[in-house]
Amino acid sequence: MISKTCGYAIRGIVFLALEQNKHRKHGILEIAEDLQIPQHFLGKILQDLVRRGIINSIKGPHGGFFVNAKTIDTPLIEVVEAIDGLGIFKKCFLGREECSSTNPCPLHDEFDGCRSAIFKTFENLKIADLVTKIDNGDSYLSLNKEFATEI
Amino acid sequence: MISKTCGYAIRGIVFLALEQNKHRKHGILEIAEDLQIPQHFLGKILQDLVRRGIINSIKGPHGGFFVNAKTIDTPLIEVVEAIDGLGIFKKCFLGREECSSTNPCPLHDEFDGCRSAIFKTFENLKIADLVTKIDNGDSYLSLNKEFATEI
DNA sequence: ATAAAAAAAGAGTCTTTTATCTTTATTTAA
DNA sequence: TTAAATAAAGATAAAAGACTCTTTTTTTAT
Ligand code: FES
Ligand code: FES
Repeated sequence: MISKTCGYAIRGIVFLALEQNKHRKHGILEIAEDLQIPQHFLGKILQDLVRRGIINSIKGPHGGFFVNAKTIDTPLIEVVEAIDGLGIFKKCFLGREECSSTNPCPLHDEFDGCRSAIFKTFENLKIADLVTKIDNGDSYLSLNKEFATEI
Repeated sequence: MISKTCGYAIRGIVFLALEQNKHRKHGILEIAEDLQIPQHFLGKILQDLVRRGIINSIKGPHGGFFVNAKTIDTPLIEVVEAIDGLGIFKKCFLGREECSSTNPCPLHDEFDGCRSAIFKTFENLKIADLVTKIDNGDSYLSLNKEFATEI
């Protein structure tokens, strides 16, 4: 659905916005190791997000990435738009050149509702919502090795 | 969601299984032109489907691709499995290495139901169902230029 | 037998996505 | 004012997906 890159972006932002993280800066190495994302790749993604104003950064010693005033209120769709573009919601499921409700493919009606639901979810969910889930211990940004080993 | 290749596969099979098509053979060139899919690329895809027994083919003059006894009863999930594999339904939305319901990412609960619904739809829908939609004039395998021009 | 038609197979290209490595620019602190 | 830390940028590469071109094999019809 959304690209791996876009998932990295969302996880990176949420990491910065977590309650215990949001008042300090984080170097790219720290974020990448914590989230288990290739460092320089994540670097470029976060740089994009800085340009878009979704997060901030400063260079130099004690520099790093950090949240700004709008970060936690950013709807996920804005991140998706920044990274993947909204075109991902407009592709025909069967690979036709266009998706059209007046000239639909045989899967259009089956899945169009689902696609709209996903789109709306991305519109409604904000970074803050994901942060809450994690602060509550309901979900996790990286795979928890403890869970994997406690067989 | 599913790959472009997989969409091509489904459209190719459905084309062969349409009421007016199902009693004769069709050359790859004819199919590719009709569906507007790159010829040799579609050729390879259909060859895969022949190996899987989903459709049949014979070489030589008057040869081509054609439906067999099981074609119309093939559930779409079987085509998806053949082309993309079922792994596409098991990837974490946020690009973590694994998707886990005991150690979920913050989008897991939001979208897992939707993903299951899509999976079940692919399990339940058969080629015959798509053929019916097209025979009824409810949907189309290729973009209809008439629709595009009749502004 | 031979030629032609068609799928099958092989090999290669182009593009996009994902990832790595290296260099540069900026900032801080000593 | 120099060294170190760090983001930013640039260049390259690896992998996957999508597509093309060429050759081979099989079959049919003459
Ligand atoms: S999804 Fe195929 S036409 Fe809309
Ligand atoms: S979708 Fe992310 S853990 Fe399941």
